[in-house]
Amino acid sequence: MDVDTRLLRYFAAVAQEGNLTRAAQRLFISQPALTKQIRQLETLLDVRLFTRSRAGMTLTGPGRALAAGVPGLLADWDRVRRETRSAASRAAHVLRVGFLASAANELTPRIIAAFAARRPGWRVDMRQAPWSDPTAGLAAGDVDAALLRLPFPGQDGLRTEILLTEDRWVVLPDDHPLAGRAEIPFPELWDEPFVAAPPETGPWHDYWLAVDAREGRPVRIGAVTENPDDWLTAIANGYGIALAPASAARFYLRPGIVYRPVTGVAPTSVGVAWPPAADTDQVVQDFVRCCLDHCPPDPDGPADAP
Amino acid sequence: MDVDTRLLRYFAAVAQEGNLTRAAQRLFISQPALTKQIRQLETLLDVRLFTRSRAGMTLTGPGRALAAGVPGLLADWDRVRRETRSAASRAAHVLRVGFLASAANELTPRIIAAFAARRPGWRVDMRQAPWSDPTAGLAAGDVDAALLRLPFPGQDGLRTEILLTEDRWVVLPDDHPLAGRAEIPFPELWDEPFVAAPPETGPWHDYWLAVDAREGRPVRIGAVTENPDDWLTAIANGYGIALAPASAARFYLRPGIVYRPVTGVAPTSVGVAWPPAADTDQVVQDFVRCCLDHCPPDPDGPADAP
DNA sequence: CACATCCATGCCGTCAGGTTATGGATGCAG
DNA sequence: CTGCATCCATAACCTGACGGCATGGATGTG
Repeated sequence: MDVDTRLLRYFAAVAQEGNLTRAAQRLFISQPALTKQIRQLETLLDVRLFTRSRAGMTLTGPGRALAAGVPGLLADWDRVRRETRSAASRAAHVLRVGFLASAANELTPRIIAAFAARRPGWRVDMRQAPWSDPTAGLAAGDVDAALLRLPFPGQDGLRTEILLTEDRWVVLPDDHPLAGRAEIPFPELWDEPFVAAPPETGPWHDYWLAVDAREGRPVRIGAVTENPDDWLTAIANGYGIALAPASAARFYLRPGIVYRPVTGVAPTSVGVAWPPAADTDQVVQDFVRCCLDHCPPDPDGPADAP
Repeated sequence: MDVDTRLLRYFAAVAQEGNLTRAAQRLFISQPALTKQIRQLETLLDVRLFTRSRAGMTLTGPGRALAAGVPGLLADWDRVRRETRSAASRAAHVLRVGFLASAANELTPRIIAAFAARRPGWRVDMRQAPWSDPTAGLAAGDVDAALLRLPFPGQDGLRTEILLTEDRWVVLPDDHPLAGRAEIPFPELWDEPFVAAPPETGPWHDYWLAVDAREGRPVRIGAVTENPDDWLTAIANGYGIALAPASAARFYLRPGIVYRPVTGVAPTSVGVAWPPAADTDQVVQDFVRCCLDHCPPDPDGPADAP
């Protein structure tokens, strides 16, 4: 009695949506294909899993029993798969390091060079994470360590060391009324539209809108973007402004935007993080040590300030 | 990243055998097919799982990590599948009852009739279990209740009620020197060859050889059979003798064999069993009550004694 | 009554999984 | 040294499952 995890994913999607058509488009397949797959699963188990009606697909009792177990099965498979990949990268002497676009800055090359010197046989595999994952793959077990912004959700379950702390600045279109100011108090920005990360990024989303420094005032969202490039474009096109780490002024330069210091918002930190299970992992600990030894970098270093 | 449980079974088989050829024949597929499947799994995970050599297939580190997780995944899937089937039979108002060939005797029809009267909308699905499973599918969760021989391995984890107790007799070829005796002390049978169940039936195997009544004397195995039919045939053909419940003399008649009472072995019991989880299940409890109400049957009932 | 929204069905192209036959590498026995 | 057995890998082929498109049937809704 064999099943494909694909079939289980399909089932879970239909069970959750209660609707074949919507589930199909969520799964990027056609509705007839999904119809056939669900019927096949029912045939395989010899169980009627859904009652069909014009209202859609409703789980039967047995269907609910299956639906209760499937997410766990899929999660377990995912876990085993990650454990296998971890063992593989370990066997290949590869250290997987996740990072966020805004956290990987000029100190990264130095860290990697130091690690290469300390662990000659090893290679560092740097993996950029999307904004939607503030742990840069660490929480999911996809990487052995991560360079990221502090604080982040789920931080309590992980080990962290702060590497550097910097102020948050504001990014403005260069024709913005405030663009000429040398420094801007945050309250003056309260009513400005902001270019934000997608809401599903959760605490990360709130953090870069500095929600806790607004004294309850609502945030105006001017645009939502998924990556740094769209983000800068949206700002340059006047959809809104945004907060950014001061170092972004060196890395995310672009015509049409300017960076200005802001007062009244807490500074932001970059840290290295690793899972507690790696506390005794000599390789990960070597990497952490390289991070600490080479931070903060020389503040007047290679950066070409604006 | 989807996988079929079939692929995981294949992997587990190769990991365990350490040999593609043998694993393939255990899985009833050809060796090239298995070669391709294993390679595909390696491609899918992008991990080298085995090191090939003339000695066979040896797990790599990552391979061991995967091999550690796969049996759990397969067991979980099996569990979820059984839970779904249970819910389905429940929804269809079907009570699944496992039984062993030697336990389901003349009282079964009466029990089923009584249950049908008590639960009009329900149907009883009687399932004969192979000798290799003394719990008749109960331990595996394949049935809701079972009629079986006591004692059985794993009995502590299940609820049981004794329905009847009967002596163990001996089955002999009719030309056997002892066939003329009215009653036979067990020690006289110690050196006789026995027709036994397969060794994988474990405690069941020992029980019907009455190993604990032999005072340490070794058992002579004359033949091994998988089902009652082969078993009687083997005895009739002189491959050996066997113990059997007294009631078998009424149900397993056949030319060329005779049943005789034996002294010096403990009697055997038939019971009804159910999982603790069904303690509050009204349907299962009704079935148990029907069993108790209709046992022991009238000893001079419909049985046509030999 | 036309329309929208469900799910089911029929037909077809593609690809993955299986089979048999065969090859290459490496110990082992005579 | 040669022939043989035992591994796993490769090649060629067949079948069936999966997915896509087009369409049908059932049932509420404006």
